[in-house]
Amino acid sequence: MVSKLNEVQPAPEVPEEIAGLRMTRQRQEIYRILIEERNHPTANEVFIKAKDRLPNLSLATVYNCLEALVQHGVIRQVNFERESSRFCPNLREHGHFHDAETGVIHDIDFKPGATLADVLDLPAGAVVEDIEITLRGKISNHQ
Amino acid sequence: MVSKLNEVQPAPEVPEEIAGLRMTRQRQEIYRILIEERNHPTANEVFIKAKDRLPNLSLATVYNCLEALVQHGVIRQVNFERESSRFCPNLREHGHFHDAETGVIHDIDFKPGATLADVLDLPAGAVVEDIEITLRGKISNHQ
DNA sequence: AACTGGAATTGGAATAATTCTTGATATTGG
DNA sequence: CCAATATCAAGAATTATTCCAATTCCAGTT
Repeated sequence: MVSKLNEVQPAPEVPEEIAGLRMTRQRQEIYRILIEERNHPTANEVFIKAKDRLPNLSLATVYNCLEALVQHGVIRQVNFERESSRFCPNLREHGHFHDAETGVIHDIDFKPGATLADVLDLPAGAVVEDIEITLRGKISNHQ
Repeated sequence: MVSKLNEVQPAPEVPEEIAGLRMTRQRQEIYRILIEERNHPTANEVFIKAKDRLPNLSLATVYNCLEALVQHGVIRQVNFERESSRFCPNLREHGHFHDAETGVIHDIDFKPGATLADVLDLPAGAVVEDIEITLRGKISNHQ
């Protein structure tokens, strides 16, 4: 049985549909890049990587796909200062530590059982729908 | 004694110099707007307010002044998602709660003695230089 | 009070990330 | 298969912000 020319197989671990979102070739490829690399790429970085497999992909499509994935809760959008948005497939509630020296962004988990409400003085009746925690600094290797 | 036409007095509580930064008329006015209103305005909102007293102020100057104030640690720059930056004269370490229904941004203090390190699992050797905590949600008035 | 060097301000042009628009393509349900 | 709908591509448009060049202002000196 002969495959049609453009029928490159999508990575097997990406299903046909996620969270009610139809996973087109473009969305699959973009999602695959995020889960394989896990280095919080920008839309443009995703675009460059994805072009290897989808040569006539458009940057606008990358933006569309990333937005669709964010809307459906499949990935998260992360912002550092006013830089380009970055995208992250880690759905656990977590923060980010931006190492200013290396540029590396580390996911920071909560200590088991701990929540932000433990340390913050939230106003009465506050219902928190979304949290963004970003730390900037460096990793010192002094003991 | 007659004042010259453009000699509107700056608010008296703003000193000549803050943190080594020369406080020009423009910087004074911009800083005054921030401490009087405390509603986290954008550069453009500051611009509109400041025009009342400085009719030939330029938006570029507002950006310059805000940047100078931020660099000298007199105010803080706060970002919500990809919206325009907002500016905040509250120098205590604090987070922000963005009420999605009213648009109001509340400063959120830490509980006395609490720090982020109490709840986050920071990597070994991490030296945190800056923290940004932004919450989005609503204030429910149910008991 | 004029002079001077450096800093600040202005206004407009430039930039960069993102969104929008339009027409083409693909996919799904009937 | 056909119609309706969703998605995609390419480029134009938008928006916040930065850059730039030309003036203006200011502090210190004479």
